[in-house]
Amino acid sequence: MLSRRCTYGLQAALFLASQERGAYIPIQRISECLGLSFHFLTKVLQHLTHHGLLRSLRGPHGGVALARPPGQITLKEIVVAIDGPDLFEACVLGLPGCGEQKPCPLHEDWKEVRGCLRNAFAGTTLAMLVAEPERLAAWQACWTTSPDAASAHS
Amino acid sequence: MLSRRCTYGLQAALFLASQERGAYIPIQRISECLGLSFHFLTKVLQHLTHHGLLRSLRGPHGGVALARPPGQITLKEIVVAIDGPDLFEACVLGLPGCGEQKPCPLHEDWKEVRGCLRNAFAGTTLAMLVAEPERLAAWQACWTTSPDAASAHS
DNA sequence: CTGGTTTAGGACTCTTTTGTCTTTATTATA
DNA sequence: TATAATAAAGACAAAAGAGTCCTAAACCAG
Ligand code: SF4
Ligand code: SF4
Repeated sequence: MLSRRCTYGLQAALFLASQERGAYIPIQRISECLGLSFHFLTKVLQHLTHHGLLRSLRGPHGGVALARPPGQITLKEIVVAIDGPDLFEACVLGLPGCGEQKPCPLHEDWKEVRGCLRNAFAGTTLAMLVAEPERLAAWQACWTTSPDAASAHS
Repeated sequence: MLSRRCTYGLQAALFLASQERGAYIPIQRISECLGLSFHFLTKVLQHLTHHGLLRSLRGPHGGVALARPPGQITLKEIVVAIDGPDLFEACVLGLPGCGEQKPCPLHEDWKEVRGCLRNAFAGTTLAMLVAEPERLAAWQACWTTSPDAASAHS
């Protein structure tokens, strides 16, 4: 459904949304907390930076941060930036030369499902996922429990 | 969203559903009508045969046919046979060790979307897509118009 | 039994995705 | 200015997906 890169991007974005607003977080730390490959995550986040969804800063105290308030970033934006708009436009049968004019028998039904999908992603912002204390706690529980992340950073 | 193999399988199944009930259709003919690679389609349909969704017969007048009446075959069965159940069970974030007990902030919302998706595929049979004359016509228009398929078979 | 037709099965190539590693450019701080 | 920290960029390897092709096995008709 979603590519791996995309899920990593979403995880990282959600992580940033749950941190202090506007703070630059090193990718190293994100990758450790979420248990992802540092180098691979770097690639994904570079991509998001190019698309203007993240800001980045090199050097000491550098890292990445959300480019906009988390209330203004939808999940759909992130998915589209990484995987492209296919998920929200593609179709089940993938027939050549079909469409509204020449719809296959599934067209109408599928359009509905696709709309459902699109609404879910477009109608959810990062802020919505960390606003309620219980949701935030649930999210943090997903990564704060990773054992090796607790090792001190000298 | 769906793998290529999966869309090919769905197209072929729909094609068979629109043919005479129980008749064996050569894969060669299916591939020509739908404009798909014969060898690749063969692989996909072999897979469906192994999963008991198709019957097959070698030799002259052989081919493949639906193993059950099209009214008893859902799109979900075909998708699961080819792509596996991931689409209907997988999740957006793909966190390790999460689930009902330790849900991420998206879990509930996502479950809803996934249910929508599952209902659409599980609630649609092949017969439903070719029962209404207009739908059948729409479907046939998708492939009967391929120009080279009209060339006589000597 | 013989020969042509059709699926079955596997080897193989090409492309995309995933992941690793190394080097370079930029920044803050001492 | 020197040093350490950090993202940026690109080369490279490994794995999965897509697609091609060839041979074998089954089947029917004569
Ligand atoms: S008609 Fe619509 S649903 Fe059918 S194959 Fe084309 S785009 Fe997909
Ligand atoms: S809690 Fe649910 S939605 Fe969240 S990552 Fe796990 S399975 Fe996916």
